[in-house]
Amino acid sequence: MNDSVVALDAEAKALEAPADHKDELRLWLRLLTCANLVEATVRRRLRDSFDETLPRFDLMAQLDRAPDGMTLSELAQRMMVSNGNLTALVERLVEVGHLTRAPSPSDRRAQIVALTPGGRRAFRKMAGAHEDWIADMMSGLNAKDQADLMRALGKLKSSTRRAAEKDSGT
Amino acid sequence: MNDSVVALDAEAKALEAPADHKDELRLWLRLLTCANLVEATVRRRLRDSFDETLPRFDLMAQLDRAPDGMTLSELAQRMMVSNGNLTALVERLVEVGHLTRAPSPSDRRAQIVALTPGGRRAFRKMAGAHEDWIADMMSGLNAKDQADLMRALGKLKSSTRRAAEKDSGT
DNA sequence: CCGATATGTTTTAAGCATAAAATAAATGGC
DNA sequence: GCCATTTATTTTATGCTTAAAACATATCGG
Repeated sequence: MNDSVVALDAEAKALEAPADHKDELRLWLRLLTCANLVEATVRRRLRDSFDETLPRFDLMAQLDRAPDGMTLSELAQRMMVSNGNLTALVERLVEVGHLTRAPSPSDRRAQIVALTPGGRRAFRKMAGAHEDWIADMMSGLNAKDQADLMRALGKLKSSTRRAAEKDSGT
Repeated sequence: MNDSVVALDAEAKALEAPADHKDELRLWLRLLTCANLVEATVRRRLRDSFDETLPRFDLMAQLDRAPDGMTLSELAQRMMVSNGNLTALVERLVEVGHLTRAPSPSDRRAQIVALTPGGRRAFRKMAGAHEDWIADMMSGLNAKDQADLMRALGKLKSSTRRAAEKDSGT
């Protein structure tokens, strides 16, 4: 009899009570805190050491791997930012001589941006420091920690993409 | 003899070549991508479903756990944002009736902000949806994945704090 | 009590980010 | 060849974020 009461209670709970997802919430908050801590440190050090901002660093990082440059749209897609965002960012980097911006020979709507030799030099210097900063911040993780993180984050990435796609297509 | 040559080479490498930290870099980029994906989804859904922004949601989340409210400084510290950031944010939420802002009885410099009953109601409704969204995005992770993540991120948090503190005090 | 110092808040200037509207050019179907 | 649609980019309006300066008030040591 108690069994049935318990069973009813459990069933009632499952039907009425919203599922509890506090653990997932805590996990998300911890992930966000970590990302923000690392990012804030990188921003501060980029500013203090090189008088540079993270968005500009990120932009140059994408172009460093594309010797012939790329269009603004392609760049926006790789950086996962909006197109409009790039206009001012690129403008600034062209001004200081780190970037060139030229019309595409094959499409008169498109502009192709690329690093100048000086821009590439400046980026490589920052990238070296950046890599050391990241490694330092991660020095508290052993090989297994890193492998666990990499694996679980890979799954989270897919899972989140899948969930986000429900909103409105790809 | 070869040994000595190899040893010299290895030593030379250790001295000249910068240590390689590509794995840590990749891990950081994956972590950042995950955080950005989740955050972008939450922002979009908060906007679409409740016409609300993430910073305002975060602010209300802090106040929801403080029945008597708190000072702006305390709020800024808990939210890990600058004091100046809050001025406009709070102003907006007071305007729409979600928050009260009253001078502290014990300190004439300080203001105490708190949720109004309506603000709390509005927040709770959003928080329920928010929790489901997060759980959905994490549904691709099994219990071990979540435990691994939680543990490794805990270590990353400490490690990053330690590294960041080298910059200038606490 | 008073001045030095610390703390709480707001203001300012600058930059980043987005969505949506506006252009401009390319492409595809007929 | 021409029109509808798509794609590349810029502009606009709005909001978040910070660091630094400016105030106001508090606190502490003498």
